[in-house]
Amino acid sequence: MPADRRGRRALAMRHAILRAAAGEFRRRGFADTGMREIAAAADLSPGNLYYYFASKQELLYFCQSHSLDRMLATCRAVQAGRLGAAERLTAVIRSHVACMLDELDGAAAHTEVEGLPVRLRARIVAKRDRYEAAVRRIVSQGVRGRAFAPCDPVLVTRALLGALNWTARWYRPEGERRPAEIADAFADYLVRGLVK
Amino acid sequence: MPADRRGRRALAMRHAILRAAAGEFRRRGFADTGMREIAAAADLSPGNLYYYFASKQELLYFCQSHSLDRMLATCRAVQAGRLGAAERLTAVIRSHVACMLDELDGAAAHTEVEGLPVRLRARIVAKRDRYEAAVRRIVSQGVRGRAFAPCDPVLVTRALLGALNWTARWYRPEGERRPAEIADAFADYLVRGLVK
DNA sequence: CCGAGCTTTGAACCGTGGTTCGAAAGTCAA
DNA sequence: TTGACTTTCGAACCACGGTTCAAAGCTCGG
Repeated sequence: MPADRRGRRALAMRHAILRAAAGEFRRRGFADTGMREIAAAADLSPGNLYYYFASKQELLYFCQSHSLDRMLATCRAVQAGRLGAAERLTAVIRSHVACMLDELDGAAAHTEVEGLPVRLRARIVAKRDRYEAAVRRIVSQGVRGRAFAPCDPVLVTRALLGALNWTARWYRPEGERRPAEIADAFADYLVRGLVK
Repeated sequence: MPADRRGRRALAMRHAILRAAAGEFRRRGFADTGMREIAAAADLSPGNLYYYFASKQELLYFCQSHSLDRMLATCRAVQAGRLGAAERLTAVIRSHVACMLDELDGAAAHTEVEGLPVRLRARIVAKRDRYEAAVRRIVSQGVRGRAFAPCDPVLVTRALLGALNWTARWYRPEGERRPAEIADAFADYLVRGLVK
């Protein structure tokens, strides 16, 4: 079935392009990354990108959508188990850091919503809100269950997510700290601030 | 002395422009903000901006430099007093949030270094590093003095600053939370994560 | 080996947006 | 009022970068 092989090759190509784009977006930011650079990073000619993606914005959309899906899946998995609030939060933090920094599918650009057309932006914002709500839910449950100290879950959640999202700004693969170390240190610090 | 009045008027104009630019940068991001929008926000014609500032990059530079100066001044003041580590950190956090969110001189764009020419960028990065080092120093001293639990001061400081810097992304003046509330909640959470 | 799609290419197009510029308007001392 | 100097204006310039396109190269069934 060569049609299958075709389809699989095309899909792999799309993945490779998304990886390259995500890397560039994280490194230089969405606005400062050119299609020509993305093409170069993916070993393609500039124009050829458009055979696989309709626009730069679509590229950003898929990057963000993909990583948000991964992180939402973690939230669901964590809620399904019988963990305490602290363990749940720790797991979510680790997963978030991995999504942000792992080179493998580091579609970490779920950050720059401004550069998206209204239609796509609405979808991403909705998904991001769902994620934020899921994390906030863990915090709230922890507070209600007396595992966490009283606090404003809205603001604590935003502080927590801000710390995590900001990693994309300073993390460099060639730097000292491995992603796992970062995840551990962040989980320690950011969970400790909540437990009674 | 009308020459004085001239100079003062020009200086005031520069300040007003910087405020307007900072506001737009924070709202829409550096790359997505046009000189025409900044001009409109400052009640000026597009071309007239260039009578006061040589380029958009210079505008960004002064925004960042100014807010970093303010935050560095807070660090110095705090180190001069006889406060404990927790109180020092609380003060720095409050000051940082104020710099990020206060409309008055909210030159909050000390965030997008990428859009700067090498010369100016080097200066901002150096200043930003000085600030990060000052905050890290408070954390380290706290750990050494047994006021804070053992931790990696580098990563804790980055988490903390990330949470603070990220506020510019979601804060809206017309929103529910006042800057002071945000500062209090953040200080509680982010300091509590360190104290033994 | 051939033809019908896929895929790739890179040069060219074109809108956006930072910047320039020449001239007009305003300000102030004399 | 005048004239020198400062400030303002907005249309035009120009480079950059997202996008298009027509032609060429490939792949694979027949």
